[in-house]
Amino acid sequence: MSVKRKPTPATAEHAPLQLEHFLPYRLSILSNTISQAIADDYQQRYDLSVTEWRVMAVLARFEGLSAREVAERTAMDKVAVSRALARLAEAGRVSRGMHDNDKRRSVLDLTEAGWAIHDEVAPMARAREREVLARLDAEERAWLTRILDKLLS
Amino acid sequence: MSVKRKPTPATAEHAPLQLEHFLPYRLSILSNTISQAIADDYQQRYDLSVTEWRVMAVLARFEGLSAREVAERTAMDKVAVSRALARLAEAGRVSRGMHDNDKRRSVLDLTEAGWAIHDEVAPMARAREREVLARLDAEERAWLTRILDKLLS
DNA sequence: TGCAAATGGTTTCATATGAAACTATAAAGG
DNA sequence: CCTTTATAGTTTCATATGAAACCATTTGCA
Repeated sequence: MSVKRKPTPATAEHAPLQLEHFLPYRLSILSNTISQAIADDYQQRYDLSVTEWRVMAVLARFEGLSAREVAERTAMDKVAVSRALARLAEAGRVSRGMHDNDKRRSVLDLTEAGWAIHDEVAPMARAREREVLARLDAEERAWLTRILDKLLS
Repeated sequence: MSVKRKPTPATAEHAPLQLEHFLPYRLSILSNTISQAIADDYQQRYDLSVTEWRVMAVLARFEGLSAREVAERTAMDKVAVSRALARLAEAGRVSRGMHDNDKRRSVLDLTEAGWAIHDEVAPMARAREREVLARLDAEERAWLTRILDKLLS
């Protein structure tokens, strides 16, 4: 049994944060919990990291992106994208063409194998999202969307 | 100027995720953006990592915790806590006593120096939180609290 | 043109991280 | 008791990560 710990006395001149009511902390816990649950679904099964999956998801949505564009769309570091692409190309999940008018740029696409994995993972990810949203009622879901739109804009 | 990329045609048999509307992804972006903004405030200035700050925040709130209890309260890995504590103790920001009845357990507290840092960082963290919340109106803030309570419970 | 600055992408290096093994102590059961 | 099992915490090892340096190419402009 865990002993109840006494909080710092109210007489203290310090004003400690209450992490459990602190927005950034709560968002961090929630985000990590959800992302981890999804990752657990595919990570070992497909030998696919979270960054790799995000790259694949973007390439499923937009064909022929460059690495830089992928980084933009995923909000990931360009180094992370470069490494994810190296692994994905190595595994034959992504093809890297060369841009016609700019030899620096790559032209990225999912391969057949990439699409096959995408088509299995995407529904799992969506299912997890639904599980989370199912804990809210319709009104709460609408507010959540609106609030996230505002904070992310 | 960035070229508009064509999404995968609607005729495609695949159903790509739209990351920009995908809850886990949006939460992750929001959480990272906010946490990073706060970390930028203290990281270099106090040579303090995010994990170290979280440990300090918990010790400010609850005195005499053990390392395990800190890990529980921060939702951090025990290895991460162990390392954060090593650095904090080394820097004289946290004291590690030994538990009377259990020589395995440590008894952790902020030192004077630790409190001094806490008392500077905590207000900065709170200010950042206020900045974020200020982008919402009162009704939205209330819903956000309610939604997070529900999803985190 | 031709050269400086910018851009796409990769590599290097130093640091961060987590799982598993490990040490020390405590609790539980025969 | 004394042996097994559990717990607190640290260390090790292998991997992940990001900043900065780097290479190649392209762009801007004198």
